[in-house]
Amino acid sequence: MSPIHVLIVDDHAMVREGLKALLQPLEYVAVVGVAATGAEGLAAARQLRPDVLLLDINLPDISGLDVCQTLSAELPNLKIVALTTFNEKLYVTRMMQAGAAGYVLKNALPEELAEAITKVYAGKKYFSDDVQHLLLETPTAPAAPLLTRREKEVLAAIADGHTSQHIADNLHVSLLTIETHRRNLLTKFGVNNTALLIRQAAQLGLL
Amino acid sequence: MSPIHVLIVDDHAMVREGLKALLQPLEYVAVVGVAATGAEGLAAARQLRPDVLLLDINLPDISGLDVCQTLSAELPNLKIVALTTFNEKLYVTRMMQAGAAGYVLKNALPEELAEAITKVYAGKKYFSDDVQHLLLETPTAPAAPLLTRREKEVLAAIADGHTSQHIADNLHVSLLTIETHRRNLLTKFGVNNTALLIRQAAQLGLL
DNA sequence: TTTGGCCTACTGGTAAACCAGTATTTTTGC
DNA sequence: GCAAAAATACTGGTTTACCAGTAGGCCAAA
Repeated sequence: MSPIHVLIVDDHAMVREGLKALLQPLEYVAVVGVAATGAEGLAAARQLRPDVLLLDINLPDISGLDVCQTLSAELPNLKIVALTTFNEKLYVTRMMQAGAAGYVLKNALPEELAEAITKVYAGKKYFSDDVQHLLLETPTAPAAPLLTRREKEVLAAIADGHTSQHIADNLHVSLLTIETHRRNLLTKFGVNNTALLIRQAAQLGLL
Repeated sequence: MSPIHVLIVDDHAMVREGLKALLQPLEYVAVVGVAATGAEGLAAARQLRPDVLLLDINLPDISGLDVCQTLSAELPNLKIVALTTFNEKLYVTRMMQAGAAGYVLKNALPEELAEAITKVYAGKKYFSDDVQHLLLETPTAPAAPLLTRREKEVLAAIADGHTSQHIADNLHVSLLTIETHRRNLLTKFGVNNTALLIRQAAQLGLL
């Protein structure tokens, strides 16, 4: 029987080598290629047509999310396992929406990695134990709110410690406008002061 | 000539295997052991007496910083290279103070890793290019401020979105006391409002 | 015993954020 | 072109944070 062809996309040599080393003893898995950037990964997937793609979310050029979306559309038979250090529901849900079939943390045990590959190859979804724990344990948290361009600007300025008047001067609008944006931000984040706003924005990686 | 004996301490299988794979082609380096926790790392270092220790900062039991301090005191000939994903001056300075001879990011190229090992083995300090860039580029930022126990409590409460009066009620002190703590926090962080306070605290992992 | 750090607390403010409801204009997407 | 969303702006507030200087009590270390 032909082994599962796996392509590794990760910008860190250490991770690429580590993954190859962990997968090497598995007879039913063959690492057919590695790529260090999103662009390389796209090209390699198109050329090599692997069965399973181990895809780092955090790539230096094209985001893993974009790579995932693109390849899910182009190569429907390709199973994508997202690799990351982030055990956050936000990232899990985004990658799943982008078409990933699995989500594995980089701290995963070798057995988890092997299971992820075989499961997604068999057409199933796979979440590592830590991720399952996260999904089951906490209520479905809303994703980061959808912010308008202006709201993002104002959020960034608030996070830089500027007063509303200062922000208004910089953006050439009225203080009252900034206060409105500010209030809309609080509402969208479901909080009622700046401390919580900034904390959540920081935790969501919006800053 | 005897190769440089290297011990790897990292809780992630992927990283351990990756490091072994990257070091394996180097004739002048011999990986004499691996450990997955701080405690295992301490024991292995004491037993194996390696020349160079590749030490993950972020370990599940004893922090890499503590391991570093302990081994620097016990085994003065041991050269410790800190490994991390964090390119923050805060971590660099702390590990250096704890006795590390080198600091390498986990995204380091294999050549950087090799250079780190040979340099520290030769008694020099080693900073990977990225870290050098960080050290040269920015003025010496203060480390995370030293907070009193009370200040930490008040910081946490502020970050939870509580008003000063609410915090005062909970801690059974006067509002004026909380405002004093609050002001001391702003002063210690060198900021002048809550937005910056929370942002910095979040970025420093204090929340 | 002395000193320094921490904790608590005050006077006397001003600046800024938060709140709720409302409305018009501009921009965007279909 | 039209509807919806975004941006801008207002009234009329109240609440809260920020600012600066100051001081006493307690406790641990020197």
